[in-house]
Amino acid sequence: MEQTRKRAPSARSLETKKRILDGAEKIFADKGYDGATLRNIAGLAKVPVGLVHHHGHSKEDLFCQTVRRRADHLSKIRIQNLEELKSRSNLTLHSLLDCFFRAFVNLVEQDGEHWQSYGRLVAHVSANPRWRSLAEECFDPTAKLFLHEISLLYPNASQLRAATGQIYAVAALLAFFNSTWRIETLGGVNNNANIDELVTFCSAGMDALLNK
Amino acid sequence: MEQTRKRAPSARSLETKKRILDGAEKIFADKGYDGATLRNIAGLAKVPVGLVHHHGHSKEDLFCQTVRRRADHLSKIRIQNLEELKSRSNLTLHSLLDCFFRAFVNLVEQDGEHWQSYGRLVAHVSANPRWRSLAEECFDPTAKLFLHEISLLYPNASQLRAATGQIYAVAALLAFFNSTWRIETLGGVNNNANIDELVTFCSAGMDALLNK
DNA sequence: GTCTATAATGAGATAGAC
DNA sequence: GTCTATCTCATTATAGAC
Repeated sequence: MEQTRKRAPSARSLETKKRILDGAEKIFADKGYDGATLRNIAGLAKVPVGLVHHHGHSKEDLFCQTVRRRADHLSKIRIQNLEELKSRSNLTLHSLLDCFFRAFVNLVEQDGEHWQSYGRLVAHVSANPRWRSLAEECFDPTAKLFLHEISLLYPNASQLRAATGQIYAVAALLAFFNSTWRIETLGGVNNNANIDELVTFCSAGMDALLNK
Repeated sequence: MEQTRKRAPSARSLETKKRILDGAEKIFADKGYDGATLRNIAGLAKVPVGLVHHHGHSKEDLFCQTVRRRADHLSKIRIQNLEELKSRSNLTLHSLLDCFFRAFVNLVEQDGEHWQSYGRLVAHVSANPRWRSLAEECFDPTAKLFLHEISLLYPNASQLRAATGQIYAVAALLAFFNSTWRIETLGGVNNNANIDELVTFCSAGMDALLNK
């Protein structure tokens, strides 16, 4: 009988793969897909270049893997938090957005470096049409869930408006993580930006948009 | 006596240079700095690769030139429109943001292809710390002018908050131009997004943020 | 799984003829 | 200014030893 199943990977192999994904995440986040090289990644992960190929299969596949890994984790948390929120009290736009944003922010606070890199990575994915299908796969299911809740809160608003508002909100969230240097420059003071401000901005903006 | 001044460039030379800048703008916008190649650009501009080097001096310099060319034009229009607006009536946050956004949107409507490419180009500049000084040079003077007007409207709000709000607003503006495909996907309907919605979203958001 | 060596490609830049 | 040919370098990917 043929042995088709693969052997379970060793603990050491898993550890190596994790180092490679972590390195890839940081390099891709910093330099973008095209600016990153497998050598950069190998250097950061302290493995030979060949190993990056072995575990990543190809540069493109490796990129997708790094995005999927954290996107899956974040989606699960967001969905779970949404369920808890709904069971605890009546939703408001403010609490809904807070739930959506806070899930991410909490992860950044727990494990700053990695999740902050992921934030910049998502910005690259969103900016380049090349990753359209990856974005649809990783982000849309959860986004649609939250969009549905918004449409329940604003039954008279069009779906398109709600989707537009959500795009703006996500853009602001990405800016929150990726543009601290711009904020500092323009504001002249050191950064103390705060997630409550972001929620305030977005929920007020979306409320105005959906009541229009 | 030494002849240090250059000869005035011929009409043909200027025309060639314009074609190269237009090509570079589109390729850089589509693929980002690292994803673009001078060969792509030469192909689109229908010139030999050597000419791209000649007029662009280097890939990096060429990139900066494409950004500066339109940024200067847009800045002048924005400043002029702001002056007119102030002389005509009392500013409101809504009219101020409308002025800032509309200057860009009008250009897109007049000459869609080029200015839309520029919009995506700006997104690349904003996303990558590599272009920090370019961004400061091209965007900050005008941004600070508008920021100053905001602080006059909200004298009790902190500079940092106002700057944060402006970052969110610009992020939404860029999303407006760069994410139509995401909006369509999530909204399920064809795009009819409208600049008034953007102004509504941002002015309501910023008002809430600055009154907080 | 791990690692080395090497192949094959395509990049930015340059020199020099026209 | 224009264009061709070429140089040099870094990249991804692969083949095969351990």
